[in-house]
Amino acid sequence: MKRIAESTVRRLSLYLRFLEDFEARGLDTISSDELAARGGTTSAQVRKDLSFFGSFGKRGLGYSVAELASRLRRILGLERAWRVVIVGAGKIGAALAQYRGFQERGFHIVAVYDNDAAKIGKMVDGFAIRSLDHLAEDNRREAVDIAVLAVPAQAAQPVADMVVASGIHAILNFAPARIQLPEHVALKNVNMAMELEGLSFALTNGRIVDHG
Amino acid sequence: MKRIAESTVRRLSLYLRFLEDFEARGLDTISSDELAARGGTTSAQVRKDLSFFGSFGKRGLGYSVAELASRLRRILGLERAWRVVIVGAGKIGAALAQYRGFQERGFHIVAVYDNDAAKIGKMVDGFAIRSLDHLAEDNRREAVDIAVLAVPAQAAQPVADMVVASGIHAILNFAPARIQLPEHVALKNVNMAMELEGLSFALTNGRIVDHG
DNA sequence: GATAACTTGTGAAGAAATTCACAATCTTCC
DNA sequence: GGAAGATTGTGAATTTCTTCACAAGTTATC
Repeated sequence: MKRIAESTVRRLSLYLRFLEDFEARGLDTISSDELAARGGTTSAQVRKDLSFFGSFGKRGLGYSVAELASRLRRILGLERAWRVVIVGAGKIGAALAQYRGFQERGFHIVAVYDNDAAKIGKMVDGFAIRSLDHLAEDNRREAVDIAVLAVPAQAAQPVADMVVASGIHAILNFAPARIQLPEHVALKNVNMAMELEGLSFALTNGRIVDHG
Repeated sequence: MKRIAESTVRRLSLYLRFLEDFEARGLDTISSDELAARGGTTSAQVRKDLSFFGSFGKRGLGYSVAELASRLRRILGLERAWRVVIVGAGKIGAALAQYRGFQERGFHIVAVYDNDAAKIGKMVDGFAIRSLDHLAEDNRREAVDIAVLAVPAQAAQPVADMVVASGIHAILNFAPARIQLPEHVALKNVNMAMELEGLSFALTNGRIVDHG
């Protein structure tokens, strides 16, 4: 199977959103053209993205909304629930713990960790904050899939190492730092300051950029 | 002047972070190789990225940390402060309003807006929540540069339209929806659910993806 | 001051992603 | 059931992005 570009995966995720929207409105079929218009891309791009995984449409007719949505869910691995822990119970960590959107999309927060002794045991949205030292042990019981890192920049690498050592294979990193990880661990970075700097660049240089 | 790729701008932003780190540690010069190692890229990529804007290094020696940092700040438009409003005073909006990281990097939050009458006047981290209806009027006084959208998906487009109508030229969108904007308005999307789905894909398909 | 050791800046080559363009196929209508 | 109209799936062409490779310039050493 061919290597799939990250940009393709992002778009698949986006298409799925639109399909769910169409589904909710009771539409049965949709063409690559309509999907492209929504996603700000071209119909050829939509068809190419899908073609990496099979052929899901009917020539002359388009795609079945329900079927394509279901296929995309399978491709993206969204047919199962994912178990997520939040590491770092500061402002961002607490906000993420409270955010309902993850749950809705099948990412279930199962615990919140911190390494500040003063915070351990305190409650954040129904979760008693646990000590990071217990992560590996807890993970043996709780089979965590993804760790969300919401720690200061300097702590990012050591905490990421603990996460990996405890057997978790995917990290969503909110810390403004680059993390080095073993090959087999999946990593995504979210960096709001960097996004703002992209806007600063666009405003300063009169160029429009867009992404994600 | 050539069109600059978004990926280039992202990397410049990243290089600047590393340079500030080096600066804090008192280092004077740095090579493209060292910068590349930090950023997970190649030295040729670093030099090419910089070459779009001029030549800042000394052959045989590398780059002056202080000078390159200063040049990058100018390129990214970070020599001035930017005035930011947060639109949407829900969980995410409130967390963003409280987050100190923006302020530190020159993005000053000047107000928080919502269109829920029950919330207007309430305080969020020192900001009295204002009615969205006043955005255009307020902006005439307050010269806002960037609006951060933290509203539900369905509200994203109409609220974005209000933001644009009030004369703001840049939007950082946290809503899980695609927004259509006039050419001259800069847009960046941040979508945490989409990032998680990227990890879900990687975990399901055994592929590692990374970004941003 | 000549030689060795580095490191930049950049055109050219290579790789990757996007778009084009059209044959293949399906539906509808008369 | 044949013709018209629509839309997919996909190689080929194009565009964009990354990497290569090396001349040019700088410093250090003897």
